[in-house]
Amino acid sequence: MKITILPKCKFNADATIASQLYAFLRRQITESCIVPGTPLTENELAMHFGISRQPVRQALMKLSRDGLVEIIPQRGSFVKKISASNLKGICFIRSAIECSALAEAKHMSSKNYKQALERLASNLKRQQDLVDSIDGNSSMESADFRARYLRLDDRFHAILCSFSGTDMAWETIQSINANMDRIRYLSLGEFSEPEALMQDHECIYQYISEREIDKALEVLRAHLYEITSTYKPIRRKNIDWFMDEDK
Amino acid sequence: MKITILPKCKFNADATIASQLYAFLRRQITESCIVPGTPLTENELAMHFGISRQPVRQALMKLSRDGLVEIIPQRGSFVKKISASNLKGICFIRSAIECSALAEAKHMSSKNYKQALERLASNLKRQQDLVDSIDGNSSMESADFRARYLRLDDRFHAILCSFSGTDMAWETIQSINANMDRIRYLSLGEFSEPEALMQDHECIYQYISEREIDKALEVLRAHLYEITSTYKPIRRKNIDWFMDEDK
DNA sequence: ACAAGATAACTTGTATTTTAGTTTTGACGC
DNA sequence: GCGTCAAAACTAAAATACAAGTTATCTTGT
Repeated sequence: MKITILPKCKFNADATIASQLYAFLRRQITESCIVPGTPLTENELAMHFGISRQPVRQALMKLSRDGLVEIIPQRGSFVKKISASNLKGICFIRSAIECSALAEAKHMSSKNYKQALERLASNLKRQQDLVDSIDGNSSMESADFRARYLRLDDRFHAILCSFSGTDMAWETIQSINANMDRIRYLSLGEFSEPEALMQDHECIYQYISEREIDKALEVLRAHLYEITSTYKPIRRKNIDWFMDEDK
Repeated sequence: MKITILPKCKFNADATIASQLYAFLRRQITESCIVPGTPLTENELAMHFGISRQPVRQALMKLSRDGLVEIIPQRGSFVKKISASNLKGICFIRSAIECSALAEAKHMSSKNYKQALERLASNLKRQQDLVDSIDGNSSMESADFRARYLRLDDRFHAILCSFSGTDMAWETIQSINANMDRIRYLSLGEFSEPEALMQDHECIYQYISEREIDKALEVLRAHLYEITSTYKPIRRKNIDWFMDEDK
């Protein structure tokens, strides 16, 4: 029995066991509660949660599709280590999709444009409120703050994607972004300040509101690649969570 | 028993049953051998192939992730109908990723550049040879020709994606492209001529070889959206394979 | 004839058992 | 002491069995 970290938890009743376990494990992995390299044995998980191995298998399959778990046939399933080349790939795809989406703003009707601007503004306010709220009583490194801020950050970028006019933009990013989420979570509050991120967001919003899309695109692209600068210190701190191949 | 189309087939021995069934079904669906709306009952498939429901479930789950199958809990699994908005989304993502990839060619070392050019040229020659080979004895509408040509077409675009320097570009496209493959298959030889596609390919290659990346990008983007022009006639011909929402 | 409710015939979801493949370990021969 | 081979102890894959939800049909009461 290697996993004792996992708290016994009551699942939400109105979903399949498999999807609940998937959501739970995904969160545990992205928040590094379960560290890379950890074996996720079907039997162990099934016994731990008092469920059968069937839904466990299903959950592991989904996680493997997300790139968070590696299933080796007849051997076992393991939490994947983070790979630099994978992160580079994710950055590339994200900026390709997200920048293309934002570029579509050029051809948007002014009514929809205005609506989107309002949603961005409202989101930015919530980000500001959240950051302002951490004064003494709650820490910026707290798991709760990190999760909340990242949710708002996601929402901001989702709105940008909505400029594309298709839901697939954000959906596709979500489906490849799992490993980036791990880095985002690790870096927030420690190697990257939410204030800096928010400044980027504000700047992007400003340019969009001035219909200076090309300038907004420039800032957005840089913003999306900024996370790579935090890669090295994080890796240094937790060398065994990363794959050997560097570069 | 509704599915009688499926031929009894010997699976390749060196893979799990689930993955073999997945590959088989995916092909059958993308080639429209199994038409949209067909119910894929777990029991039926299991009995038909003489296997248990377990690997069938696994295969269906993968197909649902590809967007080819819809699993409705406690009701059944069905081959998804084709949706116009989904196709639009795929086009958007594809051109976002593929054009960004090609754009990276601008910053490529001349050695790698030359290698990529050679691979493109070799691929184009194979495309030409294949098209030339259909004179009388084999038809352009034959399933074999379609599959072969589309494989070469895929390869061409995969090479373009390799300009990005990350495997994720082509991988991501593959993971969202399943529904587009159905349209490509239906349109080839009937509503779109391989000669026209090849002409685009040649043109893109030409521009790349002249280092006129921006011009190549323009042609590539148009090429990727060309498929949408074949959507309407295909839909007219098989109206019940498509979703009602016609946006 | 019609509407409402029970029921039977489906479906997938979950649990349990069996099978088959990998790896490790320990014993045996060299 | 060392290399090899075999068996045991693991793993996931697949088969089987059961539970639970959904839908359509049929009955029954009005």
